[in-house]
Amino acid sequence: MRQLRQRAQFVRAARGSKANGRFFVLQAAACVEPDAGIGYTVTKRVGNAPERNRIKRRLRAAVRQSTDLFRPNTDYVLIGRRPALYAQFDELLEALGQMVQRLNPAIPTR
RNA sequence: CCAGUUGACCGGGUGGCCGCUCCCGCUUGCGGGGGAGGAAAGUCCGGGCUCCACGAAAACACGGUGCCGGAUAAAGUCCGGCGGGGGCGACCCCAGGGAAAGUGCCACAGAAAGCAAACUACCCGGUUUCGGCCGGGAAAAGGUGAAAGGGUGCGGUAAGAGCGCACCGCGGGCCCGGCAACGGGACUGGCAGGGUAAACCCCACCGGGAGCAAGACCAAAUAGGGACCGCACGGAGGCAACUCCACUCGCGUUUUCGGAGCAGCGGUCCGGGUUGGUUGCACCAGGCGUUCAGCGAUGGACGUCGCAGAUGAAUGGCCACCGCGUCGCACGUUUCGGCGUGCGGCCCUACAGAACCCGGCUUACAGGUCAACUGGCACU
Repeated sequence: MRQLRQRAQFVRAARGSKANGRFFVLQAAACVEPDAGIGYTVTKRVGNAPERNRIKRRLRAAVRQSTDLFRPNTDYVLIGRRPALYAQFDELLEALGQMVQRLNPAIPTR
């Protein structure tokens, strides 16, 4: 999957559709690229640097196992929250699947 | 064996599945290799490097450092020593220049806090209504305080006092040892000179500023700027810059006077800036080993190794087993402190994530290992 790297992409996704969960917040918006893009945000409020890194890595691993769920032509942003640090990996996967499927129909197309 | 001191170190391992980033190779999507820390942290010092400023030097101001000697690129770091303080000891701690250049401050308590004075009590004389009062002497005793004008003892005296003497302390010059800080010795003075410089200050030494978001390079879209060319464009003068006249607009009741404008369109090129990309960017005060010099910090010689380079930021995610720790239960053992075995639970790990690079300092850290030394107890 394509990784989001530029600030403008994150801002555009933040203005799109949104879904809240216990482990993370999911944002998504349509984009010009043909494939699906994914970005991760973990703010400083969540924890110190090693904890934030660990949350991002677990989210990345969960996304890699659920590639089929993501629609093409769309940018997704995952905002990690602290429970994602301690949760069972299965729970994380399940929550991700539910939220993506719930959010997909709500994303406006270009 | 118990208690302790100092120094050094580790800070999970193996396997499987799925991934990230950099480098190299070629058959261009595969193969091989590298990939977090002792503090990567705080950003407190010192450098390298980059840009800016600057003729040089000195002085002043400001900031920093502060026993002596050495190490180092340098430092507020390190090593060795000196002095003071603490501990039975190994050892630890010290913001450790100057209070006789000057100024300031010393709360509360206390009679008195800096210049010598005297509250209670003491001694002598006088007086008395026998409670005291007056004059003089003295600074030993009590009490206050962080600190009360050297300390202890003897002599001395009306009572006392460095008033005299001995020892200790202090000051002074002299001699000896040491590169020095400083130490030792005899002599002498005769107690004077309270503390505070993390109060101002004085003395000595050091110091341009900002930082890799430094700095260098490349470049799309949009808006605007400049130059040139073409078309177009009132007149006159001038090589040209431009000047004058006419025209239009504004202010004004009007005139005079004053002010502004005199173009536009198209093309090419240039420079600036936002965003993005490339570079800086990883082989250097380098690590390890041996050896030599040195008490040591460290330095020399020789050999050997190649050691992260991300940029919404890689270096991992999940599972299994092992190991470690801890808690509970059962059994055995015991010098009643524990120890061993088995089963189960928890954590499967503390502090913490490179961001230009080094040398330090400081702070955080579950658990564990090793070495040297000290004080006990027991045994030989």
